Amino acid sequence: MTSRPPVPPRMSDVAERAGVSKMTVSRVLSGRSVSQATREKVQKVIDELGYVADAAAGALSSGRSEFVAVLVPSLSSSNFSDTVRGLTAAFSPHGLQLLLGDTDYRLEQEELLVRSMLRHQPRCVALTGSRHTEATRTLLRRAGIPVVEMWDLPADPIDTAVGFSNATAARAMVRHLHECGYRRIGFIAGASERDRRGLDRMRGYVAEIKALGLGEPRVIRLGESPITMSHGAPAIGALLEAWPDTDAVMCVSDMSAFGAIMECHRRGLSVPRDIAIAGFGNFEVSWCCQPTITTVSVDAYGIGLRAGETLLAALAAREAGQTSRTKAVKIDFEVIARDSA
Amino acid sequence: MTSRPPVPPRMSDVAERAGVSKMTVSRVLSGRSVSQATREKVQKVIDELGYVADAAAGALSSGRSEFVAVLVPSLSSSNFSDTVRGLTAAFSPHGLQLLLGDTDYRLEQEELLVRSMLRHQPRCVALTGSRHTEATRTLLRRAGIPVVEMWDLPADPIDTAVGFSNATAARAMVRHLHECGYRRIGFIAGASERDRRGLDRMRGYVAEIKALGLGEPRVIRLGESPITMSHGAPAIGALLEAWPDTDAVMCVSDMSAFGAIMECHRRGLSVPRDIAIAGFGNFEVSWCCQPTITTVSVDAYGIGLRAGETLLAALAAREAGQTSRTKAVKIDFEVIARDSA
DNA sequence: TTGAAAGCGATACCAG
DNA sequence: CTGGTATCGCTTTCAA
Repeated sequence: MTSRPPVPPRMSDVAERAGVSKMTVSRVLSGRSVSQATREKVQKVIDELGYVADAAAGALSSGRSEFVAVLVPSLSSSNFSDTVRGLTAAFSPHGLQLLLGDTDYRLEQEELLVRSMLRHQPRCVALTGSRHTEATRTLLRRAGIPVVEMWDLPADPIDTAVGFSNATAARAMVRHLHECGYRRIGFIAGASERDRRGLDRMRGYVAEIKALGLGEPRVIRLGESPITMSHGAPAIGALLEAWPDTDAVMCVSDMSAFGAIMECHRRGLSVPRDIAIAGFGNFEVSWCCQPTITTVSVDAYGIGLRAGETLLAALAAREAGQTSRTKAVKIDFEVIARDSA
Repeated sequence: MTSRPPVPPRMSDVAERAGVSKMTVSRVLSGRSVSQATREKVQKVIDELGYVADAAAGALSSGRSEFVAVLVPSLSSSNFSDTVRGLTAAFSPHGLQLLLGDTDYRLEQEELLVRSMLRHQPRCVALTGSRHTEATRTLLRRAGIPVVEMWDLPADPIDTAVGFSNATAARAMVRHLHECGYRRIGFIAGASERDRRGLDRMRGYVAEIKALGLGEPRVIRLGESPITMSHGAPAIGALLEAWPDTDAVMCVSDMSAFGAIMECHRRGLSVPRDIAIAGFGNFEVSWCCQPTITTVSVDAYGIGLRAGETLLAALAAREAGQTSRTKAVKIDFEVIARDSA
């Protein structure tokens, strides 16, 4: 009985056994012009030996990896994991692999991850949001590869961007609630400064409340990002304590909206009869919940897909010696009126 | 005004500019013994140049990458993303980076990803479940690196495993419902054969129903994996149509349990008064929902953490020339009685 | 269509 | 503590 080979086979082993040169093996692997007979012969040996080419050697030699660096604030938020799916859909047909990183909503963590990912010479980078440390920006600029910022429209993009204005989207929701007749509208947000998109929504709310002359903003800030379902209950409790006559509440996310609605049920408040509640994101819970939740729909998957396409276009342009023209892709959002408001 | 350097600096550039050899730069980077003065001098140049070491070259030269390959059925399921967080917690202190892959519950996709990840010479591999294609098993065995299978306890593990018996956990829930006095208990599962853990839960349900003499199993199979919230509503509809006198329903996941409960609300059925509903997984929704959902709690984060520790131990043992002894780590689960059942 | 030789950019190893 | 040299496994380039 032979023991497992301590050393995996190399391309030279395959070449030798197939009676060809390394180059021929390399060509077979990369699907380039090789005679049918040789190709089959080599492929047979590859299969027999279970040969797996070393990507590090290939990357070093060719000067290009097959990696795309992707950074999201949280892998467990369904909107970001949808974005990741979109990126995967864009890149995997091109044989590019995602190098995924979870920044936990922290810019320093993002910087750390960018630094560590850049070591692998990714072909391009997708990151979330428009705020980054100065070091991150410098690192990315020096890397000289295409970069896309997702989920926002930065005033000063590093390279390109695919997103929408979170403030504008929030204003649209406030207007919707206003049109529905609500006048004493509150807002539930996270307490941390880390989630800029959440803060932008809050700013949009405040701006629109003022624009509509609806009095002082009623904002409750509570809890860390990512905002989850358990955020909603204490938040609406605090809101109703501070402003008992509130007739509608807008939440920074469908997650908190759901938590708030469940808390209302517990208190015997009927939604929307006693109080209207709206969310943001069009998460699955928003249309599965009873009552269904009025929300702002954003195509998270589409953001990833478009971001991927933008990067691929930049890569292709670069290959052709041109400069890509796309600088920003604006993603649509839509207020979806449902039962809860 | 100088244009951006078309070629990023190399270690030799740093060495030259700092007046030392490449080896000294390498030592500074890896934190090995270098005189304080030299270290500072070199670090200064590194910062000035924005030098980022090439990981591919390092991996090729040292024969070891800093990658850990991780495969989960779905990145957007909160249980698996918690497991990924656990793995990250275990590995990042050791400077190891996760190479994440989403198999979409498909074994062929898993095989494809394993093949592609193995090209990067990962130090070890964590995959989900006990079922894999024969090619996957062969690839992994030939790779000769530590492997852990998560979320199940395979009869024939590739190497090591960290998980629990999904069938046993489901039986515990059936017993719990039985102890609560329910006798006409149904089960809601996915229709696809792809999610083995879901199927194991279903099998556990059937076995326990028989063991308790509760008559014929009442199983509704509907929808693809991953099972999401929208699964629950049609499933409970079908169940109540087939067996209108059902007094309790056990769901393959908290997601479907939630969807089922919302559907009951819609139909004016009170949970648990008219019908009891239990879930699986102790997802956030299970304790935020009104009523709170009776479920089986599994420490998803802990599975990832333990899996990471198991792999690290195997790596350390290997380093020391020994064989790691750990073969399987059994993770506890617990039936959590809440309002819904 | 195929092969030989020359690196890619880092680290291991051995000297000094 | 520091430096030189060989080398990792593959692809590029050029020649046959």
